[in-house]
Amino acid sequence: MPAFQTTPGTRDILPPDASRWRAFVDVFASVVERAGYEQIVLPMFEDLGVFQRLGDTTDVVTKEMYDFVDKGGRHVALRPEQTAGVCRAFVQHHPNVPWKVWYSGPNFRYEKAQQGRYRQFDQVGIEVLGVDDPLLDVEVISLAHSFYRELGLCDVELRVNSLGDTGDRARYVDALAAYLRSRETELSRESQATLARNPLRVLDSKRAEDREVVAQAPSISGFFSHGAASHFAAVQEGLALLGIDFVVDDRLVRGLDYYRSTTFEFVSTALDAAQTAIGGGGRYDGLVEDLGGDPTPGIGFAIGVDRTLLACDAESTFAAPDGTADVFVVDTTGGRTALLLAAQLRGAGLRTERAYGAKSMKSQMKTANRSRAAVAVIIGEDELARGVATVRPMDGGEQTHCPLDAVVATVLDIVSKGKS
RNA sequence: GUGGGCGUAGCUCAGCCUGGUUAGAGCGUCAGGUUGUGGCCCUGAAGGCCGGGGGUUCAAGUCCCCUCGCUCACCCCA
Repeated sequence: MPAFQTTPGTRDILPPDASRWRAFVDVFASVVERAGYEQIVLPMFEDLGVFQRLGDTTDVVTKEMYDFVDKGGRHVALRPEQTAGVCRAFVQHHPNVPWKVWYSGPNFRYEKAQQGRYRQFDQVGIEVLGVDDPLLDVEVISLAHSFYRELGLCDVELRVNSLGDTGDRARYVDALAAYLRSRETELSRESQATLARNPLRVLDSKRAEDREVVAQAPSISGFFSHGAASHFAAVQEGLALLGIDFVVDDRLVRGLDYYRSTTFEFVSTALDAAQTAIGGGGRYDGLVEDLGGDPTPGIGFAIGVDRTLLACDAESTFAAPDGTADVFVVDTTGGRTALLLAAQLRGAGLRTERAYGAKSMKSQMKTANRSRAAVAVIIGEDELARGVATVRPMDGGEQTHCPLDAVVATVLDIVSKGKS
């Protein structure tokens, strides 16, 4: 047992997973940048108040915040998500609208870890501020959809719902609370407690005892104003236009209190775990105002990197990029020639590995084999004396000698043939 | 925060129920079998205060208690 290990809920992303991680973000960036989204990098901690605007009945705020007082007496918190930060930045810098940004990076929530849930977890996401058009909702959803497809995921279900406008939501919450209270004794104890602080969350309950009561609960759709109803209808039509399959789930309420109007969630049906929601988002038309800005509509989504990668594992797609070397330089004469040749090969763009220390020819060849290099360049006493190198294709082809200054060209030739 | 399962070599695990000489296997690593050549094969080596602490006992990896950690689930969410 080492003296130190990772703190609970955190972990090291080791090779080769870390390069897969980076590739994941690269794919995401390419999908959203094609749609005109620009990268934004926000602080990982902010004034606690920024995140309290997420709602004082959300667990993320009330019990999962990683907050502390810094040396200057400021009460700050590690960000639990990035939407609030984006809105704060929008208010602070008043960019032109529409403001279309994407981000990636870690978020922090103080909760007990389990599969697909960590105290430090990464998300990629986009946000758009300043546009109320329901067809933007469709575009936002379609970008997440495209991203999943680009990763090779098939078993992803899209669930959409609308929470109506602010007034609709309030009226619905009242009606729902009244209904749930009328059947309170039938609910699980946990749900009874949830009812007292946030009736909407009861709809999320996974407990069997609650299922029937929840199933018979009134639907938000009965409370939509004309505007909210037509917005939601337009979103559904737009999704159909793009040929994106979805199901309307009027029990989909989502965890952050700021959501209004369109909400959606992507669920992996390939995942056999408690955490199957791999991405989600929606409209938050009141959030900018809550943060002190002018009333500004907003919409976005966040995708969990760990969970989505878990889904990729379950569907055997998006494997870690392999670290195969192009060429391996073996040198049993001290290593200076290998050092020089490796630098030249790398300068020519070849992925070049070599052995370190005075190892035997056999040992170095073993290492070369393990690196899966296509070619080995061998410098032994004979080569050193004659000023040449032996170039050996590792697939069993004939090995040849060539002058040291022709090694790069010779290797390039073999590698390019192997790749074509 | 609550509950279940699990902590033995770098990794995956056996041994624990029914305490008893130097704690094992596979994989991986390193070296050798070829005094200059990888894969397959063979041989050998290194590597463990059996998570930590306390207790019971002549004797604890094994039984008991505590603790820390991991893990799965609840809550909640990505």
